[in-house]
Amino acid sequence: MTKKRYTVTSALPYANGPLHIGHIAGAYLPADIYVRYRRSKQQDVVFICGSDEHGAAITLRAKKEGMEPQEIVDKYHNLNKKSFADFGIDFDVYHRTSDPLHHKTSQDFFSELNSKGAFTQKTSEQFYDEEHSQFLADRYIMGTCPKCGYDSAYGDQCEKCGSALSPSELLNPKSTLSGNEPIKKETKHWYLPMQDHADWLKNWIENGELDGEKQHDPSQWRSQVIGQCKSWIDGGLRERAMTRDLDWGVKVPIEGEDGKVLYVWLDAPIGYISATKQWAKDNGKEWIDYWQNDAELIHFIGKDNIVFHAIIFPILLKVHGGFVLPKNVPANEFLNLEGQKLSTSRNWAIWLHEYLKDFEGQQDVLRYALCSTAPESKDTDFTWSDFQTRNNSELVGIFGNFINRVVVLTNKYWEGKVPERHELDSYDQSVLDEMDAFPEKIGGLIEQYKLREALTELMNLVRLGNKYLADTEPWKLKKTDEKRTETILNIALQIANHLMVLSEPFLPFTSHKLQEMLNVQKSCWDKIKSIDAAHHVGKASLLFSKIEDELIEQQMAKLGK
RNA sequence: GGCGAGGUAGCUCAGUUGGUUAGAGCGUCGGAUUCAUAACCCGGAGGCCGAGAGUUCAAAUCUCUCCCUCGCUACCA
Repeated sequence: MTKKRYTVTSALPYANGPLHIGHIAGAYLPADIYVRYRRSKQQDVVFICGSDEHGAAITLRAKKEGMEPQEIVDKYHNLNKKSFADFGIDFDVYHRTSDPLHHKTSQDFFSELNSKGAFTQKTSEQFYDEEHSQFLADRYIMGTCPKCGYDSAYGDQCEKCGSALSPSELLNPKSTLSGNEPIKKETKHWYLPMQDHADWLKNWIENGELDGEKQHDPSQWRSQVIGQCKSWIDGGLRERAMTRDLDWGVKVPIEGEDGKVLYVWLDAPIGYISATKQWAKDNGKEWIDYWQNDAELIHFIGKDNIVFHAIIFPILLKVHGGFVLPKNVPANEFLNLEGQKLSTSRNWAIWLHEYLKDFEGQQDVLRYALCSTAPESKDTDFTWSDFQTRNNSELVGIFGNFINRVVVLTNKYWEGKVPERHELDSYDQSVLDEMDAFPEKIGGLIEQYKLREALTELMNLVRLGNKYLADTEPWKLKKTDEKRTETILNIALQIANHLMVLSEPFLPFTSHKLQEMLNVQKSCWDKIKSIDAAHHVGKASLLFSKIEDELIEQQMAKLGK
């Protein structure tokens, strides 16, 4: 039996813009919490991410800004990589798809599939922009919607009436590159006949079985994931082109096929694999150990990415052979902002790099607010007012306050020396029992991807601490019963120490501060060491500070500008 | 249009397989307290569970119709 390994991925962000809180709440923060928890249990986990740097959108943007595609992706790769690091999203590797290692990995993957006869080749007519000598995706053709008359409908969809369109239906079709009317031109592509895989996919999705073996428990998969996959499978899978006519991407590794690149789904997800290779190389590991046998592959994504991670990528992995399929794809729904959808073009967003500047040192406040209202089962709403309230009444009022009162009392009564624990009464014992149950309770919820509820339980441990102090009133007993006071504070300090360990996945910066304040070592999640009597804790300092109305008003004023 | 996921307290959200008075946090109101960042602790009020119909002894939960939000709709990534 090999040691259990966990391979956790977050969707590769597209490197044509900065990150906002919607991205964070959906795919990065939940994964980071999950991974930090596994690490805290000293399990073998690798956390994979990187920039997705290919595709037409990047070439278009480059053209518009008079830059090279590589300059665009360099800019956002570096910005996003730094934002993640500063925010405490602690990837083991943040790779990029423009790296040669990735190109080779993707090409080898394609060649292997091709040699196994996984693709069919087909020639078809596609729209083409003569001035730019480029084939056009439906998305890059605009025209008048035949249904509602809206004059800026896309070739695949009208934004106004929501109808699904095909570019040939558009009236007055125009290329978004040149503005000219596109012509039709023949081109050859490699197609993946997904319908050939419908049977095993259905059994895998619905029953968690593959090749007669139980792979996962479908009841642990979210309803939106299973629902959407079934919808696709039951509606009849079709073939899908796996190559594109473009010069910015991973070249199709076949001689004489210039100007063709691999489609994003033979490119970006394989980025998870190439990133693992890079990490393994840098850390003296075997990358394949994290992709086969009983390795657990877990993809954290947003709901827009479900079929790609739960249908297309699994097909590719299975046909290639030698890989595990995902154990779970905990897709999140979307986060709204002040009741409206996030929008880059309207600047209706909170940009991570701006938050980090405006709220320096307060990463954990946003982590807390986003996890508290994470869109785990439905779209949720982030408001600045909620953010402020969660900080001021929950983090400052409940969490920070508990730690402060414990550390202040210890310093005031015993100059920071941890008092001894004497005889326990039944209430002490029940509080300790409750405390001891939290690692398993919170951990179990994290393993079920119920991070919001897990965070609620963390706060319940803080509440237990506050209530214990309120009920026992050590500040009154100090004059009459020194021993009793010592026992109470000893127990309160154990709770604080538990909080140091259990808060780490959610609030890593706070956990670190708390560790320094208590002057203790990190403990393993399920073997938390108690703080010994006579140990010295440091002076009290505030874990969180109040956020005033003015700051919130400033942030509100930035929206939509 | 088709399909998927949602619509539950003022706000943000939980509610397994139908089963006593529908839950939590925040907010609000009242009380208690002072070790603590006027914080903590205790208690109360507050809900026709999107609308309507049906099945059932019993529906937030199952069925049907309708309304609203979001996603997917196969060449956006």
